[in-house]
Order: sequence, then C-alpha cells, then structure tokens
Amino acid sequence: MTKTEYANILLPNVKHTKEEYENMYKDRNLKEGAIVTRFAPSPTGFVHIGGLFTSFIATRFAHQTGGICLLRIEDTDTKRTVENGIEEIIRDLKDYGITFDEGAISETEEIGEYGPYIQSKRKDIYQAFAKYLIERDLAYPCFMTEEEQETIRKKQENVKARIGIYGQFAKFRNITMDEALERISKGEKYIIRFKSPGNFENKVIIEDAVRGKLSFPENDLDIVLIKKDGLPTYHFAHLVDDHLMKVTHIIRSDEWLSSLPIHVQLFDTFGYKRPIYAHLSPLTKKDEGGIRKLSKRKDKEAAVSYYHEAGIPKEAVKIYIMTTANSNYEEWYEKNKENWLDFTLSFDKVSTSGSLFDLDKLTNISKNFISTMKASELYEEALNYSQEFDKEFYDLLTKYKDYSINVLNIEREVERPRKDIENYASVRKEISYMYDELFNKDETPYEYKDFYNKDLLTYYINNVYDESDDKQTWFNKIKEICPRFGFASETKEYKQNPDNYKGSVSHVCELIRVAVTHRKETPDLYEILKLLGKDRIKERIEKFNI
RNA sequence: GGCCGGUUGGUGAAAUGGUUAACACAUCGCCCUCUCAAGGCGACAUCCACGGGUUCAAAUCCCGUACCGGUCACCA
Repeated sequence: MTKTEYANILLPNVKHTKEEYENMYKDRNLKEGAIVTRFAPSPTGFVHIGGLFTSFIATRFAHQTGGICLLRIEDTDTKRTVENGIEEIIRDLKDYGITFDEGAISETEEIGEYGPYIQSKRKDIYQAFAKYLIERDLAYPCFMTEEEQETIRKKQENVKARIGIYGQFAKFRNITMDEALERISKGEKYIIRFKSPGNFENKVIIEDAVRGKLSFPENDLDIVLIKKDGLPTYHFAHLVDDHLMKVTHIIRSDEWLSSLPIHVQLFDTFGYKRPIYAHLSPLTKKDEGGIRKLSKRKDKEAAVSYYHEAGIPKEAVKIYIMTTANSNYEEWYEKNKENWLDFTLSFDKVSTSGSLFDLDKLTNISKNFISTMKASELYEEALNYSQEFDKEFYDLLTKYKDYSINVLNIEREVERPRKDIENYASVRKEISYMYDELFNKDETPYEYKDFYNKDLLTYYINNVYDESDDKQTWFNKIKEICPRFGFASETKEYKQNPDNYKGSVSHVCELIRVAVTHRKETPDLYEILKLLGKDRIKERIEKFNI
C-alpha cells in the first residue's frame, strides 16, 4: 500500500489535494508594505474589550498601509460555539465602526476571494494539508485513549518531566501502516498528530514585531493536527488559513507567545514563509492585591456592552485604545482632534507589559471628547441613548428639540467648552432642571438658608431682570441692587469687611441660581435665565421658600 | 515544576549609555471682575524591583535573586 492510499484511509472523502487548494488561492496584488492581517475570534458570545482592542489595532495597521484585514471565525470547538455568536461579533464590532475588508459578514454570507472564512466550512482543506504530511511521514494516527494520556501526564508530573506527548511518550509516533489499519478495522478511534522534527535542546530564534528577538527551545511536542471530530486544532488551522489567505502579519494576544515554536515549526515544515508576529499584551485589572487579565465573567467593564450602557462614546473607547496601544498617540491627539483617527500606529511603540485598565482615564477622555462635540451632535447622541435607556427623557428631548439643543449649547462651541458631561447617560442629570417636567421631580427641594432673601428675589424679577440685556449689563444690574439689600457689590469688599454685609454679589448670584435651579453649581447663570425666560423664572422664584 | 515574557510615581507611560527621570490621568495647593465644569500656575519617583558586574558615565548593557503574568488540552 502506498502512503497516499494510507492517507486516504486515515482521512477519507477529501475532495482536493493540498496542491489543488494552494492553486485556488492566488497571491494578493497589493502595494509594497501593505499589511494583510486578520481578526480571528471564536463565536463564544459577546465581544470582550480585549477583542475590541485587538481587532481595532489590526484593522488600523492594515488600513494605514493600504492592506487588508479579514474577519475569520474560529469555530473549531463545537462545544464552545454559541448560537448567533457570529452575528453578535459582527454587530458589536460594526457598532464601533470596525469593519473588515473580507470575511464573514453574517452566519451565512461572506465577502472576499480567500474563503470560506468560517473554519468549520474548511474541514476538507485542513484534512488535505494533513494528508500531505501523512504521505511524507510527518504526521501519524494516534490511538491513545484519554485515560492513557492522563496516566502519562501523571507519570511526567511525578518524575518532574516536561508534560506532553513527545519522544518516548509519543507511543504511536512510529506505528506501522499495518498496525494502524488493523486498529482502524477494529473500530478504534484516532486523531492525527504531527511528527515533530524538533529537538528541545535546540534553540529557535523568532523575531516579534512588538517584543523583538525571542529565543525558545524548539518544539518537540507531537501536537494534535486533526481532532476526533475531523476539525483542526488552532495551531494547524493557523498554518493552513494564514498561509492560504496570504496573511502577512499575525496580530494577536500574547497568550499565544508560548506556542510560537509550534507555529514556526509548522510553517518551516511546509516550507512556507513565516508571517510576522506581533503579540499584544492584555488589558489587566487590579484585584485583591493581585493583577489579572480582565475577565469576561468577573468584570462588567470587560464586555463592550458596558460602555454602550454607560453611554461612553465609542470614539472615546477607541481613543483610549489608541492611547494604550501607542502612548505617543495622546500627545498627537491633542493637536489633531478633528482627524483623531489619522494616526499611524507603530509596532515598536506597543507596550510589552500588560497595562492596567484605567476607567478614570477613559472617563477623562470621554469628557473631553464630548466637550468637542457640537450641541446638535450631542443632542442626537443623547437622544439615541435615552431612547434605549430613559424613555421619559427621550420624550422630553423629542418634544423640546430646539430648546434642548440650546440648553446643550451653553458654554459649548466656544474656545474652551464646558467639560461637565462625562457620558451620554449623565446628560439628564446635568440639565434636568431646565425642564419643568423634571425640575420638581428630579431636583430635591433645596434647604437653602445661608443667604435666603425673598425680597431681593421678588424685587429682582419684577423690577430688574430684562431678557434683552447682554451679559455685562445683566451682571452690572445685579451688582447695583446689592447695596439696597445689604449685600456688597464687590466680593473683595465683602471679604475685607464681612461683618458690614449680609453677603456679596457672589451670594446674590448663588441665591438666584438656587431659587431657579435648586442647585448651587450650574453652568453660566446668565444663559440659563435667558433660556428659561422671564415667566418661568418668576414662577420658580415665587415657589421658592424655605 | 518546565518554558517564555515582564518589572520606571497611586495609574498609563517617555527615555534605547551622558545635564535637575518627558507627558497624561488621579490627588493636593494657589490663582481666576457669579458658582461649578474647565483653564492657568505649582506640588507629588533623593531615583527607575533587589544584589552584583562592565564603563569615565547605566533606568538604559551583562549575571544572579525576588515578585508578577502567560503557557504547558482532541480550547481558542
């Protein structure tokens, strides 16, 4: 029996040979230096902030070089695959404006010439590549049971040997065709293992775009290529897919660092050019004294939906990611806020140590980003947010559209805009007093005793306040009425002789502010009064009692 | 335990052998013809995990130690 016939029995029903598949995938015709990379998630549920981080960086690198970033779905673990997982990933990423040039666009559709992009649909291809190795005696069927493997592992632990299937532990490494065939005829199950040509004593040097030169012992593990269900392991799929799809850069999380010797060995065995690897450090979190990776299960901020629910702008999240990826981005961003996405990332600026996820920093970025928005833009975002999370506020925003935009425009669209809105969720609490419907509901009655003076308020609204005054006139008028009620017109004067006055002009402003908004802290009082209008000011003043 | 990686302030970090260790967030002060949010100014690492070595010179190079992290699946 020939090796080819043998391979056909081990992996039957494979439609094409490795060579035939290779011919189906043409070289890409891209300009020099164009990066072809991919984002390759497992459809195990919602997108994790780490996935957003990696995918965003990968697409940026591809696009800034005029290259391609494709979306490949790694669903070879049928146990972990969840229903609608693919749709969820695509939806979440698209929500963040992360789009791919090729790959899956839904459970059933895809774009691009290098597919299929869903690994479960590529079973035949992997098996063709595995057959190629079997024919060259570089792969073999392994009949070991789970119990046998467990026994080996225990034994290795006992004698403090390295764990794994290698050397003397690779029981079926040199199995004869006859013996394999006999076991198969008896119905024994098997997997396909790689016959590793490596020697643990040798070193392999690998250049990582982020980490520089790395040195590992050569891989000598007979890793699994094809699992019992006929699907490939990650390692083998990585080789086949990234070679066929003509991927030039592997951008992935650094948990893969330690399997690098396996991966380069596979590429070397096939005689393929190794891709350039760039391993990214994960986002971490401080937890009970230790530091650990952000966890999908434990940390609410790990899911991208958290930012959606908190009303943190997508742009802010991306700016934060850019900052973490290349710390020189922050300085650049300060000077290029309008075209904040046009930054050229570089691999050697990517941090090699895992960074703590800093929610304070994100909040700051979010606040700053929101301050640069136009009132009408903020209005739209607040509207979208409240539509989903705060129906009552949504109705008000809809009902008083122009008024709301004017409210949001207070101290906005100026050289130094206000920075009090941290996220879209906090819009309501910042401006609720501007709506009569919320004023009495959201605002707790203010216990204001310090400078309470009803006479002053009444006099002010009836005899002084004029909607047509400009800001300076408005303020001068307030100063002018101060002495009449025992307040100092100048704050300095009051500070020098506090006993001579009831308070100062600051306190008069405070009094008006509290009467009208029930808050001590608000944006520009002049603007607020103007938007409220004399009638509503009067109404609120009349109702203001202690 | 083996292998690999990392270690600069409360946090993210810059610096790639050469003056007082950038910058940003946070914190704390002071200033600012109405309060806040801001903004301005200033403070905040006697020193770059520790020990040794190389060098005229080290956070930067070498060795060792400690600590943290990753990985060692028919999971990705």
